[in-house]
Amino acid sequence: MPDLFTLLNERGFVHDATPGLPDRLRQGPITGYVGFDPTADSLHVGNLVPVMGLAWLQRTGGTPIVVIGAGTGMVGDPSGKRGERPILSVERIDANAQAIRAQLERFLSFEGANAARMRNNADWLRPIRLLDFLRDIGKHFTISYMLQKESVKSRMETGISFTEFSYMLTQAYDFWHLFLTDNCELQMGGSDQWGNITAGTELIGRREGKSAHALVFPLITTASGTKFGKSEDGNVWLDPKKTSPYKFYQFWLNTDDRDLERSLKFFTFLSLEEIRRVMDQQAGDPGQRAAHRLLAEELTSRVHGAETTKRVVAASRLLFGGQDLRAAEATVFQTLADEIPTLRMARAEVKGLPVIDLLVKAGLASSKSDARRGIQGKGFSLNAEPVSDVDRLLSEADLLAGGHAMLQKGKKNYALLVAES
RNA sequence: GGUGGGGUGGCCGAGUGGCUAAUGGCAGCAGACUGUAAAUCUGCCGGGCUCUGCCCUACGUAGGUUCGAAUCCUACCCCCACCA
Repeated sequence: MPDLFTLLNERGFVHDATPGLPDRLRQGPITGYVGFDPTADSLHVGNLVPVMGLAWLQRTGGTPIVVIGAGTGMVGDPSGKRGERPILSVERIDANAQAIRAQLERFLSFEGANAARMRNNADWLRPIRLLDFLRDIGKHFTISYMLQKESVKSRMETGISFTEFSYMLTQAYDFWHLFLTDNCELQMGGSDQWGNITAGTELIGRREGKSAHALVFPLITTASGTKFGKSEDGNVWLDPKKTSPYKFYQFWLNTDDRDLERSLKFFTFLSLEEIRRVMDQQAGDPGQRAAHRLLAEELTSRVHGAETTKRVVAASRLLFGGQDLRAAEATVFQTLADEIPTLRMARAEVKGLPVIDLLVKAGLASSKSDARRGIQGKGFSLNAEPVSDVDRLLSEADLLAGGHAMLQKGKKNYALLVAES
């Protein structure tokens, strides 16, 4: 296996790195960390690049450390255009950290010789006294050094508070602290973290006379220019309660062709050889969407497990595979009910119900007006047939396989009606 | 602190008394074409309803003038530029 730097570089993870890093890695595995925000109880796909960075670090023999930024979260990072951070209770943060850890276990091993570690920077940042901080940390930084940082420079015009200005020092303190306690020599993060991370390597250099390293990942943008990791419902989460496995699978399956190769390199552990092979297949017959399927199945089974993936793939085939709904059996609908929003109603209530009301109840339309507009624009289907009449009522003939009806908004939004006797 | 400019729908940005729920662009949703792509074309796009129509809410905030205001007046709040 190549060393970490070579590997990450081949896969497109390296936006920038300190010059000494490749040499250091040739000498052997390293301990490295990435900081995560504890503001949510789940990771989302936007967090996966740093997660994969840590995973590769571990797979090349290194020891990954996950830092929960409960301490730094209290002051706010000026990097990026982030607004005020919400202040969370200690219990909340602990619960979030636990949930995030469980998700990370899909990517990192928390056991064995180079087990992943988890740290909360509030543990060491909270007890610091101001005067100690000024003497031990502040001494090592000149104002001009800090002013040169992009995160500060870009804010000089619009204004930056002292708190945010000094943020880089608290993050530098993290790195320094981990260098001492865990022999952590590398910090990774998004490219906007470059200034904060190098402040850490600077501090370690000055205080300890030793070198530490930085590696930052590129910012991911999609080919179509939208923000990566967002769907119409907002973030795509790893938590199945926030984003259903079906939606998760669909998210990856709908990857823009132009982003496929890069996504396979970023988000899967497939070898470059395997990726090249599936990309060749993709190029030969794009309609087959072999690379999409591989990407989506890899991610879904890693996050949600093989069993769930099987179900989700089956559900997708039913919805998109062109299978005749009228021929489908009740068990097929029951499978679907686990994957798509399902509305259960009494059979008596269903008969004669305006389709407009049904669409609202099923959540596919936000109001009756919305449903009407949608029908007029040919946007809704009932059992795969476009609804053309705004005043259409539901009848017995619409209930398939003993009481099921498939509602559809466009091609990708489904809801299932189950009429119960 | 002084002077000037400005705050319009998710965002950008027109509009300076009635024809304005407000031109245009972006984003979003849907249709056609496709591969559950991309590009392109088309429709919708403040909200609700008993929908060839009706009713709410809306142009920083609060008042005022007027038959009628995003547009005029007053006060206040906020933002930007230049000067100090």
